[in-house]
Amino acid sequence: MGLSLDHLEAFVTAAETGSFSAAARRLGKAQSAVSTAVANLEIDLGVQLFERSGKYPAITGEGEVLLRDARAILARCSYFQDRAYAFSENIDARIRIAVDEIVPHRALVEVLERFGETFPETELEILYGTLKDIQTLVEEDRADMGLLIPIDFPDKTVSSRLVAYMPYCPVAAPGHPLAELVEVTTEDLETHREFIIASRGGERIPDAIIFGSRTWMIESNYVIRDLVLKGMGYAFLPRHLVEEEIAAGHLVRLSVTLEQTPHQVPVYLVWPSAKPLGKAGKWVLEELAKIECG
Amino acid sequence: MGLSLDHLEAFVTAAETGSFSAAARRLGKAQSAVSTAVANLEIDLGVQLFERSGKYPAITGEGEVLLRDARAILARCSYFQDRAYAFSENIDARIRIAVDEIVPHRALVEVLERFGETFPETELEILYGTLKDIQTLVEEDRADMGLLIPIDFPDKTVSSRLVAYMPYCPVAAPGHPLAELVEVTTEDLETHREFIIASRGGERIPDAIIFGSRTWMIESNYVIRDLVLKGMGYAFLPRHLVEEEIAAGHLVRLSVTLEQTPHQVPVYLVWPSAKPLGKAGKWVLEELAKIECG
DNA sequence: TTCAATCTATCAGATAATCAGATGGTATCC
DNA sequence: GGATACCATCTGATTATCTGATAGATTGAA
Repeated sequence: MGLSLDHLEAFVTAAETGSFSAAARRLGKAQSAVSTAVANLEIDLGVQLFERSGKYPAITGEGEVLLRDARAILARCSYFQDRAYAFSENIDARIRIAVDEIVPHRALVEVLERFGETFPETELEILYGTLKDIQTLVEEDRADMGLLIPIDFPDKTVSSRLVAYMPYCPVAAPGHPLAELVEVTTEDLETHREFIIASRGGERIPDAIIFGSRTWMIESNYVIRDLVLKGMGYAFLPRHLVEEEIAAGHLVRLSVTLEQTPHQVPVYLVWPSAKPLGKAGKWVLEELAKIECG
Repeated sequence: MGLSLDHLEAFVTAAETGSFSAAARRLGKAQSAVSTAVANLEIDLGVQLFERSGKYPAITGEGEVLLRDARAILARCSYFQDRAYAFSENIDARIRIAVDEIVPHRALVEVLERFGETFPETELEILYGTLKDIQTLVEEDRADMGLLIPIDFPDKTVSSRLVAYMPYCPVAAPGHPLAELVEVTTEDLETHREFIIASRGGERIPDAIIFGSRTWMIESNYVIRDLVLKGMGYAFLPRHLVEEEIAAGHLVRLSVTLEQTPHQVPVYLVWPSAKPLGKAGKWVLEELAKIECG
């Protein structure tokens, strides 16, 4: 490399204090050390950084430009060391969270916001999807934790905790025949197309709310919402995904009377039991567990 | 500082090659040097960068994150050295060019574009203004060269060279009385307000084209253009500043028949005679001298 | 002008970091 | 099981850096 960070530090400090002696005092070194360090840097670079005619060294034009670069290098080094220190304090280098679409953004974003402030050194990866896909990410160690609707827990390698019940809501477009009815019965539902959320392998929500005929399986709640908006059928969707649309009059909430099905789907926080988490991971786990669990 | 660039280089190279021995070969050092460098870096940081269970060291999660930072640091160092090398080759650290508004952007931008490619290490400062202000910048060594309309050259400390004659053009807004005339005489001009370009000290263009009564002195050609667009008077403006407006019908070119005044203003390239310029400065000087000088 | 204070460059000796080379232990592949 | 290539560690040599001392230069005050 041939370049030394100590040389750069001497250079920057000398430029900032305006004298080699003062720089030496600030750095806790001898004056000769700073003097020779700067001189050697100049030799290495082949550039005169200071004009030494007067009592105090005066930075040259080239020196001024290089000073900015040198500062940038030292700043990055400082950042590098901060991050390393965080890691040495058992703060995770990276947290990967798998999140089902069903989880409201607002609650998640609020946690992530505080996370960024609390653990600025930790990288964050948010994986987004539906149902089984999300669970698989955790099972295959492609995510450190997940907020999801559990399909099945084949083994005890993952721990889990109930976080919330997401309220579901039957909706249709204003022009849809079901939207015209004051009271919708299960018989009415059976005569129309229902969109069901399902993941790639065909897995559905346990006790899925299925009444309709000619059901379509769609992998994304958002796609389902768009299809419903187009009047192509009805669906049970997470309430937070349709609230605005209902308020705006683009969707109509169906007044369905259901005895057996509770219009709710449980969301669990899951994580591998064995995997040791650092401080950041534990923090996220705790905060996510608090989400809207009432 | 406590951090060493050689350590970082060993770390990055080891991560890239996948082995300490290979890294040593690439760096031209002994294997033990790389091995201890990485080990010492790990001790300094308090973070394990590689997992050493197998034959080849495997980078850890923390190592991967820190690797990106380390690469960024080395890249900046490399950039720093490139720039220093450029300076050592007598390429200027910074070029400051003072440009009169009268100079067409297109011609200037074309030169600056090639400048950026040819001298990526050199900083560029473009100072923009009118008339005497621009000349003063060169005289007071706040600019290395200028493209300007010379007002006076009090001494021989600056060299100069005629670059181009900028064609001027009398214009008024479509609704203005002068715009209605098929042929405009100097007598017609005298009865209306004229906007004159002038700098802070009151200096005008030599042999300024002044006919109008109630002349307003404005420091910016752009402000003058806006005033003319509002129909508040007429002005002689650099052709390139009004071409588009004329084509769009927002301004009308006045058909003035002038005997004595040539509708043209000379633009000079000026620079301090004494000041030694580096390669970048000489290059810019040569290229600017070529601008539209026919 | 002279003097004291403070700056810089440079030298010598001591100290610390780094290096190459050798050695032994271990993983991988044939 | 043997050959190969890898890594960690040790040792002595080399190199870089530091401190402290010294001499010359600049500045500002007496």
